[in-house]
Formats: sequence, C-alpha cells, structure tokens
Amino acid sequence: MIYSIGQLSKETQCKVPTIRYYEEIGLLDKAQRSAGNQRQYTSLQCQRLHFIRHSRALGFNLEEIKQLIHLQDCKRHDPHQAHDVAQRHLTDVRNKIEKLQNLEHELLTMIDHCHDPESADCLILKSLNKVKQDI
Amino acid sequence: MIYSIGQLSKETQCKVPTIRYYEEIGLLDKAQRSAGNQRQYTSLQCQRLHFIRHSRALGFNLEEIKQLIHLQDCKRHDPHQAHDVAQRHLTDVRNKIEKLQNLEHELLTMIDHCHDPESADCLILKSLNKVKQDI
DNA sequence: TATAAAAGCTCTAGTAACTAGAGGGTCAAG
DNA sequence: CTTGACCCTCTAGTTACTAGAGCTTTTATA
Repeated sequence: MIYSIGQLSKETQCKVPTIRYYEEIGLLDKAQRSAGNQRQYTSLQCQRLHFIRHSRALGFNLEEIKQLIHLQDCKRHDPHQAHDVAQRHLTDVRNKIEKLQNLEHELLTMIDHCHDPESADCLILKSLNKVKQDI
Repeated sequence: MIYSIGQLSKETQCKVPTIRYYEEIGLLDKAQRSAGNQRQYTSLQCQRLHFIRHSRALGFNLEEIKQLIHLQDCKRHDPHQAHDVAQRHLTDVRNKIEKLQNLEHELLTMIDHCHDPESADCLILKSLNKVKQDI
C-alpha cells in the first residue's frame, strides 16, 4: 500500500502541513517522491506516524518521541530505556496535575468568595491583586 | 518610591526582559525614562506587575489578563465580568486536569505492564505503536 | 483527449510567552 | 576618573505547529 500525503493524513488524522513539518525536522524519514515530485508513503511510515501521534496524544514532546524512535530502531540500547523516558514523563504529568489542582482550588475560592451580585466591586480583581508568586 | 527595571524585577520576581516584553505588547504602560533613557517605575506600576504575575501564576493567558486589567480600569463595565473570565478559566483548568488524569492512567498502565526486566523488548514501545488518536 | 478541480509542491511568516546574545550606553562607588 | 554593574535596542531562537501565496501535478469528468 502506497499513500499520498493526503491519504496518510486521513489515515492518521494528522494534518498535511504537520506531516511535512515532521519530515523537515527529521522525525519522519524523507518520503520517496513520484515522478512529479509528490511524496509517497509506505505502510511502515504510516505506522511510524501513528506511533508519533499516539505519543503526542500522551503528551510526549517531539524530543522525547525522537528518543523513543531511536530506542526502537537501534538495537544497541537497553530495551528498557523507553521505560525511563515514560517514567520521567509520568512524573511530569503528575506534577502538572498537582499544579492545576492547586490552581483549581484557588480559582474556586476566588469565585466563591465573590457571588454577591449586589456588590459594586468584583472581589476577583481584588484577590488577584494580592501579592503571590509561584509561576 | 521609584524603581529601576532591575529593582522592579527583584521585587516582582519577573525577569527584566519579560518586563520589557510586557511593555512592548502593551500589557504594562510605557515607563517614564530617566535623563539617560532608563526606565523608571512607580509603586503603582509595581502593583500592576504583581497583578499580572499573580494572574499568570493562576494560568490566565496574557489576553485574559489584558481583559482583566481593562475591566479594572474601565468603570463602565459590569464589575462582575471578571467573574465570567475567571469562571471560563476554571472550566479550562478542569478540562486540562481531566485530560492529564487520563494520560496519567494510560502511562501508568503502560509502565506497569512492562516491569519484567528479563524481557528482551520493552512493551512501552509496543503499546505506543497501538493505534489511537485524540491529540 | 481536453480541461478543470482537487491535491500537491516550496517558501515565508505567524502563533504564545518569553529568553538569550550582541554591541553598545549610563550610573554609582571608590 | 575609572571600573563594574546595570541599562539600552535589536535580532533571533524556543515549541509545535498553522496559514497563505503562487505554482505544478494528478485525477475525474465531458
């Protein structure tokens, strides 16, 4: 099975310019070209793009995905290094969750403290004016 | 009290180039300049920068912060519009949390299913190869 | 087979929210 | 009056794409 870039795009739900972008940064191998210079993809490349999109959906960044692909291709590596990448990423995700839950809490407090529709000022602006730093 | 940009930076924990950037995009008013063309800030501007940093720490983006500042300055508005901005933002934050929790779950499953140090392949790469799309 | 629409090509520039560096000028202390 | 810390502007880089211009190729229909 040979895919044009548009067919690959449909198959993987990945936009055409994004596919070209992945090729440009070396995440996807350069595609074969037709006589008329149009890209042609194999099932293997399609599978790789699925891998990339799935990894992105899990929040891995492109650098991490490059590492994962390298681990996959290069048999010299300890097969469980991917484990470490995933573990680090899980830690990242958990930190983000924690941070967002704190935000949720603070926003909720802010909004709850200001539900009097009669008051002339919105306390939200007041509470945002309180000094606090942890960006 | 008059602050140089460096003093303001220390006071607000906001980096110097970031302060200049905020001025450039109109989030902070243009600062007064000394005879030698260096920026000078008042306590009021310092307070505003605190407001901005606090809002950023809560995850508001610069566009939302512009709105909040406008609501604060312009008395023609319903004082409770800030409420709406905050409420929308809370919803955003909650969606993000939910998405990240799903990721956490999937990553955890992946990592747990692959803890056999004897196996020649890492199942993580295998499970990333499974087709799935929801980026 | 002619033609027109759809899809492809490259290249440039834009997005958010900064950050870094070059190459200079200013200010305060000793 | 010199030195070092601080400030200035301007350009370009970061991440992960997205959009558009202007052109060529492919495909479907008449």
